[in-house]
Amino acid sequence: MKVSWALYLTRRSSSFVPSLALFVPSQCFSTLAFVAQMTHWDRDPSRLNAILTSHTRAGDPTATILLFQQMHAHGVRLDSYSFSSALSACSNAPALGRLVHGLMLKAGCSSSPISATALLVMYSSSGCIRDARSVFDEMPARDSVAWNALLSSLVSHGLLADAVAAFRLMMGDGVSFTGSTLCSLLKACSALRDIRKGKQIHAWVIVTGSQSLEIGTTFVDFYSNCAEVAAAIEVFSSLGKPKDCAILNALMNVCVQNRLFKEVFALLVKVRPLNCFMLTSALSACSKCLNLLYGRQIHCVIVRNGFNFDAILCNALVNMYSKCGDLRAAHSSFALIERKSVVSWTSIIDAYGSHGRGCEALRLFKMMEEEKNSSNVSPNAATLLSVLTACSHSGLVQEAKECFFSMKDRHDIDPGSEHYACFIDLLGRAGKLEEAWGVFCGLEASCDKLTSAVCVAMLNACKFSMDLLKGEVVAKHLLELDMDNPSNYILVSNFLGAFGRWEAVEELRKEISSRGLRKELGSSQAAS
DNA sequence: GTAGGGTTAG
Repeated sequence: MKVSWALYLTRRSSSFVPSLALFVPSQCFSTLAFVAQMTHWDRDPSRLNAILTSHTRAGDPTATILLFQQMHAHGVRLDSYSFSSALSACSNAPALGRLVHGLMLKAGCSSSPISATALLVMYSSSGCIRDARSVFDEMPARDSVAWNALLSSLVSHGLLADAVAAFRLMMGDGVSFTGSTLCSLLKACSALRDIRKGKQIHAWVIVTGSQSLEIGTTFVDFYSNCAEVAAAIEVFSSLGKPKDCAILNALMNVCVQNRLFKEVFALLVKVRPLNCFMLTSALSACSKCLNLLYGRQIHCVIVRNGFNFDAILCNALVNMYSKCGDLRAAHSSFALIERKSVVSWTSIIDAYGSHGRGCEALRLFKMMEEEKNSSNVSPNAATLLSVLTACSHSGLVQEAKECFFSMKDRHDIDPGSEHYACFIDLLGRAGKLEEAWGVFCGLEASCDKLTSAVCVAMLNACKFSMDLLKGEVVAKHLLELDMDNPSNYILVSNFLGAFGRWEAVEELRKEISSRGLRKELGSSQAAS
């Protein structure tokens, strides 16, 4: 717990006010002056807290912080409600949040469940899940709201098993659960693809009659993620009217994820008013079914409605144009994004890479690195995979090597199995079998990274360079790793066939049929 | 003070 650090910060600054002012954007100084002019301070904390809360509800963190700062400067007694509002305004500013935390400790408000829960949420939404967990562990008493806040934090950080374990502890503590608990739990089941557990929760909701639009929406999402389209639609229909936009968006996602494109576009025509969420999903559908015509029309709708400032929607636009083959439109959509996120950069790097424009992709990656300090956006594992893929498509071996071997030092990212697979594939295609083999052998010790994708890449490299001995080693690994996948047998059998090892091929074929493995039919679902 | 819907990843 970094409590001591938070305290240190507040002690160091002789007054809390100047250190807070550092976080106020310069354009807000007029507001600051305005607040300073308020001479008639109503010293009743409850009335001021009400104003704080209204700023928070209006989604104006700057106003919340400014008022909080003024309250502190004027000696208004800060209570757990003041802190909870201030903390919720710090959700993306952990440094500021720690200052407020320090002040909270000094004011003796840290043990109140209200402010402690707000603290937990602040740390969690700033990405500091360990601190959030510590806050929870140190709470003297935990009500259902605190447990729910912990559960949703764990789920949003992908700590799914921890969330399920926390739910068990919650039950053990005799705390009764609420709709929020079920939503978080179901999200965990959805991400874990645990259909059984999800269905148990569903049965429980039906039996106790605790169905609501919120829980129903989570169920639609859950069944959609588990590819249970019929169940998702049944939940949707069972909810009756009125439906709100969130559940319509969830239904839209059911159609997109399960490639029901006609239904996607039918919904798009029917539902009014349209919102950013729905248009983002619709663009994702256009990317999947390569429908540039519809994509362009949706772009027009976006501009007409003034939605072109929504960051995620713009990323979807870049992706749609790229997937549908219009690289120029992808680039101009990217250029118009005001605050480019790691997803925006990854999308455009991937766009150039998949169009065979590796050098431009690298140039953009360089630009991203150069802007890192000013934009505060760093590449992630997906970005680096896009860079490697771009090199692979354009045969940029040297550049790929530089990128791959500097991942850890320059970006603090450990290459995952997908990076290894891509890199080995690239080396293999360039005929650099020994180098690929070196990378592959380095992986043999770490079983979590030696995936079938890595073996497939290595086997292809062996085939490309006609190296039977190495290939046999890899084939053995591959068939051990993923015994039930018929395509692996076919791959190995094609590899052996390339060397005329027909008796071994025949043996494999016999094994495929004796084990009842059948290759799934390929499908190409075109746009409707 | 907690809860439902969106983008990228050969």
